[in-house]
Amino acid sequence: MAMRDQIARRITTGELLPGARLPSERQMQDGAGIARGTIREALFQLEAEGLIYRRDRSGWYVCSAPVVYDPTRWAGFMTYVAEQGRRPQTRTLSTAETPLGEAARHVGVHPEDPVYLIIRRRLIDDRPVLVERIMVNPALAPGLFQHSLDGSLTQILRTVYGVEVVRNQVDMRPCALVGAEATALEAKPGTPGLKVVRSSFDAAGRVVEYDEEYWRHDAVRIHVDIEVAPEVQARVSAAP
Amino acid sequence: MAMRDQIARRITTGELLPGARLPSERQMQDGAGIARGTIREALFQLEAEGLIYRRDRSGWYVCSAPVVYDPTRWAGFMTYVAEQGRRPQTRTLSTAETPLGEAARHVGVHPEDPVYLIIRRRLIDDRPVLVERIMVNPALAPGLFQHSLDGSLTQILRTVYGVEVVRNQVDMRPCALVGAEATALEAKPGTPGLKVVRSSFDAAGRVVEYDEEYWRHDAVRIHVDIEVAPEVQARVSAAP
DNA sequence: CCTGTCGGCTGGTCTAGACCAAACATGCGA
DNA sequence: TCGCATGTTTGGTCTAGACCAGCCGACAGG
Repeated sequence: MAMRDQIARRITTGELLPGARLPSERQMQDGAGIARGTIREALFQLEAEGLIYRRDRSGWYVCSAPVVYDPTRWAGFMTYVAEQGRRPQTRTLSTAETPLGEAARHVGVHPEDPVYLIIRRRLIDDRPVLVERIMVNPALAPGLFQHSLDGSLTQILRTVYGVEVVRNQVDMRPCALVGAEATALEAKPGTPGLKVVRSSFDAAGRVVEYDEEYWRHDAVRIHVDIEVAPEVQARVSAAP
Repeated sequence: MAMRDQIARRITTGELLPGARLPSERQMQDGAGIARGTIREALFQLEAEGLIYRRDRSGWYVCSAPVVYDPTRWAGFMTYVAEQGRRPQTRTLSTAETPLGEAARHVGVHPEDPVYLIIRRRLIDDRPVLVERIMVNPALAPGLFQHSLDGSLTQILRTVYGVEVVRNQVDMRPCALVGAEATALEAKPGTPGLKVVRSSFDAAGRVVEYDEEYWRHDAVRIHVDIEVAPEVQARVSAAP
């Protein structure tokens, strides 16, 4: 589609810089002599590619470069975002101690017993990029809510409660942002997103933290760097 | 959007099974008394969520469950897909020994010197799910094309050339499938995809394989399972 | 039985409107 | 100076068409 290519070119050549606002849909319509529906199709396309995003009833804007997330590194959001020269922020939206039914089993709690539930929103350079729903087993961190949750939760668990995470399980998949997640991210329901589910285990194999993150898909890139462990190396080489 | 929800429900409840074809857009239009543009918007939405896909000028179909890809495991495509009870296939689309300019530096080759370039398409249960463009340094694997590339390339490099991969660097980001990639995946240009770039290093730090993969975004899910190494554990605990 | 042609149906693309609701700037009044 | 009402602009949603190009099945001819 020609319209898409034209806008994409203006972005990649640097004519439109990150954060810049595109002309309004109606301006493009008149300027290019193209129906508005066609213009919007091109914009959706570029949104799906992560080149632009929209602010509801405000306009379309050029995306900044995504942050790089490495699930194999033991660095929290506040750390790795700052390392990349961006400004991370965390806002706790709600905390609750409440039964969660079957979902509680994720943190080893009986369905009828209460679980700590934390909902946080995280921003990069003042733009909301993810909301997360964290479940913690109250037995592992009694009185957790007395501490400020606007930083690294894992760090609180370690320094205050002596809970050491030794294993992470991370799952990622594309999704659509809907309902509360979309609202918290100032995104239109249906905007593409990335769902990241992380389970953190301590040395005893207990789930310390169960974390569901909903990311704006254009805000993050996944990068992992793996070196083979000596014993794995041996195993792989031995295989046919 | 109500239309989206209605179709999504029919899929999640199992009324529409994976592989099933949805009614044609015009049938839905007449059946629901909704304009075709509106119907299509709902379909695009579901496509972005990975619930349905389209076959050009044939119809819309329900997606099968995605395969799980773990970049930290030392298993190739043929292996992990089969492990998940699916049927993997590889077709080599083209091989060439040609200079690639600056891109050749990825495999440590001078821009004007030739590089082995392999383009492959891989399928799961007969559906094309990814195309890849592999660059190999000819000095590391002379005569590589004499071997069948319709299996594991890494295995050929190891068993035939004694080249051992000890480190992988993997990068993932959402993208749009365009041009040759879209064609090879039987996708309309602009369909959302996932770009995976992998660099494989040997013990000497040389890039053995540089691989750019374009995935259908609905065909794959990323999963990693990390245990902290003892020395990292110590380092993390010591941090403030 | 095989093959090639042709027409119907499908999605792909595009036009030209309409109305709505939220964001935002402006300016007025306290 | 501050706060609020208001009007404009913006994207969000939707309608009702049009024409194109590729897929595919039916059917006729060899």
